[in-house]
Amino acid sequence: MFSKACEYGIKAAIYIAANSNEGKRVSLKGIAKHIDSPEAFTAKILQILARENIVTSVRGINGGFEIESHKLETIFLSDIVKAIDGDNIYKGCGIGLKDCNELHPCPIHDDFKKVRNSLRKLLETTHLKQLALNVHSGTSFLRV
Amino acid sequence: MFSKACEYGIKAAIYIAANSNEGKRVSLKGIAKHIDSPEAFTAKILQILARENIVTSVRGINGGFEIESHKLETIFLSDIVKAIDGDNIYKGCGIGLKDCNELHPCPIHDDFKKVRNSLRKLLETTHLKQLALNVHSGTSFLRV
DNA sequence: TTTAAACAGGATAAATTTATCCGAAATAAA
DNA sequence: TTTATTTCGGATAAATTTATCCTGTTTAAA
Ligand code: FES
Ligand code: FES
Repeated sequence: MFSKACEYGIKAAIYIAANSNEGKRVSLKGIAKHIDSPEAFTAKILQILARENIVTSVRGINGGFEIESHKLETIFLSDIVKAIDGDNIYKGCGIGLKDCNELHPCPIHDDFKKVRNSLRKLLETTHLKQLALNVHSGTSFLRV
Repeated sequence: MFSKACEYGIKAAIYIAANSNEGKRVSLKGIAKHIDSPEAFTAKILQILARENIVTSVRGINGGFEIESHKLETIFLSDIVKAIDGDNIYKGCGIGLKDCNELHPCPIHDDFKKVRNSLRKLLETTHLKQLALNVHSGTSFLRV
């Protein structure tokens, strides 16, 4: 469904959000450990999220990553997915036609569009705060 | 969503089905042309589908690929996807936890599961005949 | 000012996916 | 039997994704 990079990106963002919600900044090392991802590769992904103004990075001692608390409810999963994988997954044709076109539909268009739209809705309406709270309370998990 | 190989596989199967439904056998060359896919790569994918008894291949002059007509309504998209991409897409965790587990859910589990199940239902209830008929009647398309 | 911690980013490597090439085997028709 | 057609399958190559390494820059604390 999502690329590995995107999976790591989503998990990292949720982990950072869960900590930022408590005023804690987290390091790359801590992130990689808690989401069980390769450190250097995760760094690349966090660079993307930083460039897209989804996370804020701070260099130097006591540096790390954080998300400004007022953003926690305005960053949606779709923002992260779009930054890393693009929006083809919830906008493109299921079997690879150049574009998904009502007037020139592929054979699975009608049914696929419904699924794709429900994915789109999920991504576009789920923000980081809800996910972070569940992780913090121990209701959901980021690894294993 | 699906791999390129899987997209080609789905399109090829639908094209073969549309022709088999009329008693016509089609060649690799014809398939690749009509679904707009690389010929040699498509051959590999058709070999997989042949090994999985989804399509029947016939070598030699006037050879090609066909699907036994009694199978047209019992081969589902899920069979094709499973043969090529495996079933992780409609069974696995959305952000890559080892397995999707109710008792140890990831943060997007509850919402994602719904989407994933609707994809699963789509794949498991859509058989080749319905798709083939729409292509044949010009209601849907396999290329461009 | 020095030092250590931490991210940035370029270069490179490994793994996987996508794609091509070619000789072998099968088959029907000439 | 010969020939032309067509799939099979192994080898290889190209492209993309995933992952690692290493040097540089920033920053706070000692
Ligand atoms: S045209 Fe294929 S999903 Fe819309
Ligand atoms: S645990 Fe992630 S989708 Fe179920």
